[in-house]
Amino acid sequence: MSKEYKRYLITSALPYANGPVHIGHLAGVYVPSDIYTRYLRLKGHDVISVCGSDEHGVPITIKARKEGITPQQVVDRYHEIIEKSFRRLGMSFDIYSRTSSPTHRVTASEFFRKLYDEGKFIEQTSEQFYDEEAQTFLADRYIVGECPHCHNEKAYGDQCEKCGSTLSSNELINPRSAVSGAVPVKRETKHWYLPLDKYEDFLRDWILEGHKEWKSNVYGQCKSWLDLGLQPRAVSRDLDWGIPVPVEGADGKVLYVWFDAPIGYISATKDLTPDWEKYWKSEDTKMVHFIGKDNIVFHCIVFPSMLKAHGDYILPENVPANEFLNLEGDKISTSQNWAVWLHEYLDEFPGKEDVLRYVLCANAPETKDNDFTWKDFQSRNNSELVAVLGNFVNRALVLTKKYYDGVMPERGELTDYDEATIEELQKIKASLERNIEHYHFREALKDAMAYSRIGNKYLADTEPWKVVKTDPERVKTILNIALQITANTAIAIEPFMPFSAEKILKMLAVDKFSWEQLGSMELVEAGHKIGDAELLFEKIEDDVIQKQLDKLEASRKAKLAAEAAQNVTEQKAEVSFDDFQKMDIRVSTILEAEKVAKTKKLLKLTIDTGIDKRTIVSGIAEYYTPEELVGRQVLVLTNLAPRAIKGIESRGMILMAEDALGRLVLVQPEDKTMSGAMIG
RNA sequence: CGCGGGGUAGAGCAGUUGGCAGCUCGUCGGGCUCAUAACCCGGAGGCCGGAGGUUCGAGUCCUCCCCCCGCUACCA
Repeated sequence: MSKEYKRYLITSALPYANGPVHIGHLAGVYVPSDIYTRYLRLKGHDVISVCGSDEHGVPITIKARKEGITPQQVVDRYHEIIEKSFRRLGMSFDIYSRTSSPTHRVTASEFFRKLYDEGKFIEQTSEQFYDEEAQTFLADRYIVGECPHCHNEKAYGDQCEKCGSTLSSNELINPRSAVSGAVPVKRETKHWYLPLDKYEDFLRDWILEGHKEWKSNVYGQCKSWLDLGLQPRAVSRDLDWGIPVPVEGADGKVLYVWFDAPIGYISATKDLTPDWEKYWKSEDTKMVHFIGKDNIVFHCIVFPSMLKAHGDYILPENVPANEFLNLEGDKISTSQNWAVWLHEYLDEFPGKEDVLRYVLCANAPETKDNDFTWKDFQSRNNSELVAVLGNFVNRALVLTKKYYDGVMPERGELTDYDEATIEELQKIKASLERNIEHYHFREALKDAMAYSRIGNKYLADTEPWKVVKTDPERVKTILNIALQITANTAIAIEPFMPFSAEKILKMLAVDKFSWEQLGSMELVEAGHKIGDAELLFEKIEDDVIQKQLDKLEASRKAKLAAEAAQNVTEQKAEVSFDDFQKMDIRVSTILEAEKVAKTKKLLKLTIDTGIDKRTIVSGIAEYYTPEELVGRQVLVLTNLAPRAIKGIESRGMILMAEDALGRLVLVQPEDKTMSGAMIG
């Protein structure tokens, strides 16, 4: 803050090139990044903004294998889609590069090699699962098997999603490769590790002491990691897709994607300018990383440690990470196709780039996860952009056309009210600047909107359409001021809504202003002929919103149906009639139900089995509330061995139907019958 | 007591170092008619998640508790 910087280097998280970009990415990273960058440029600073596709890593190779194409073809496809959609949204990166570029290969290799030569890595050999069929080592996530705790057959090597326990792939019963289905074998492999623990003191000092001004979510997260103690982190992987480890005898090994990706910022800068070192190696450069919260550890802990280990580079001055954006109440999910994809939005809402930018900024998850809803999108468009901003600009222009044939009138003597309005208008600037510089973009956007709010009020209060009949001279002053406010609006909204800002300038028939001119009442000269007025924004009707909601619902349903079809469980092994007869299943009535404290899924139920009243703990809280269960009849396996769950003894099991997606439904008698009725 | 973030009007959010609880949208009433039925003014609507504590004074500081979201997933 106190430090004077000569130039700015803005980085935006590299999108992973295995899918298109959606609104969550935009709200979390790219919209804020572009606002900040455009603002600095308008102020005349030396600023560059770099980004690019992150194109390495296991998921891309898996996607390629699934589709029967090469990883390169996968990343080529998404790199193009992402870059094009960014451009269309008005993202003003100075360069949008990619980590499969030759420059990046060299940069990342050299980076690794320098650390290697200087002994900054630890070498370690360990045993890992290997898929002989697919000829690849398997990360825990890509091993499936039976959970040792709940015997779910589809547990992953790192976690069982059914019972929630954290696993290691060694614990799985009958492990199989998720890639080929083959039974994996153990193999020895050597990797290089960055000993993050050695950088703890440096990080502690740099972040916890030196950057107390970082956003609380970022600072808190860093503090948490540092307090827990850091571990050496692998920087290589056994994979044939990526940047080869530049060390003799390291065949078949590549740099871990998280080691090479942030170096992508450096190589992108290299591709942009031969002067790149100025931006990366001078203490008077201010570097800012825009990322989402999932990236905090890499940008605040790992990458800075890498930069520190290397020694030549500067560290980020701030890492303003945002939280996540949800969609219509649910998490955005690529796999569930629960997302609004940027490239689709651009096709379906042509000319409404700024509307999306506005809504995502106004509702950005700056302090906590937020929700994007189409209804909110519509409401913000109609009652803020159309009614306030668009309407004011239109009023000012139309009135000028009407009274002066589009020629800017001369400003006469100012009334006290004029002066007060101008003063109020000029006061916004400081707040707007402070908010942007502190990464409070939501508030900054409100400030930017304040210009047209003041404009609307000014017109309502001065009533030029009335005054024109009694005092035409006065109206000249009023409209002169109204148009000056319009021009100011164009400057203020430029970082947020560049297309609309440009439209206003075109309507006023003036050239682009600089940020320093914000607040000036001399932006448009008297006698200047303004251009034709057109609407800045248009109303969005209900049917358009409904169409989007329908689309979301439909795509989700299609996805679920496809998944369900895939997840049909095979028939279990045959059992004898005697075995079946051993099970005591009877109709029972639920008498009481309450949530088990501190659990998400568990309900404690008191039931009447017809022979006794007993307690059963059942994992159905996500699907049924205690209230709706009381009084219902269900089927209960009563002679199941008792088991203590969360300290409560559960005697028996409520029978549930579980669909392919793991959702539970109660099984109950079609008609009310007596408690204790036997099933058989 | 695992860790981090959050809980403020119907919705979404601001509240800097403790000093009369604010903004946008919605809603109700009024005004205006230049403007995309848009704009302007006014009203209603809050136990600031809960309970204690420090203080002349607490949304803000301290303690405990509750709830939501992350920390695990081809997602920022």
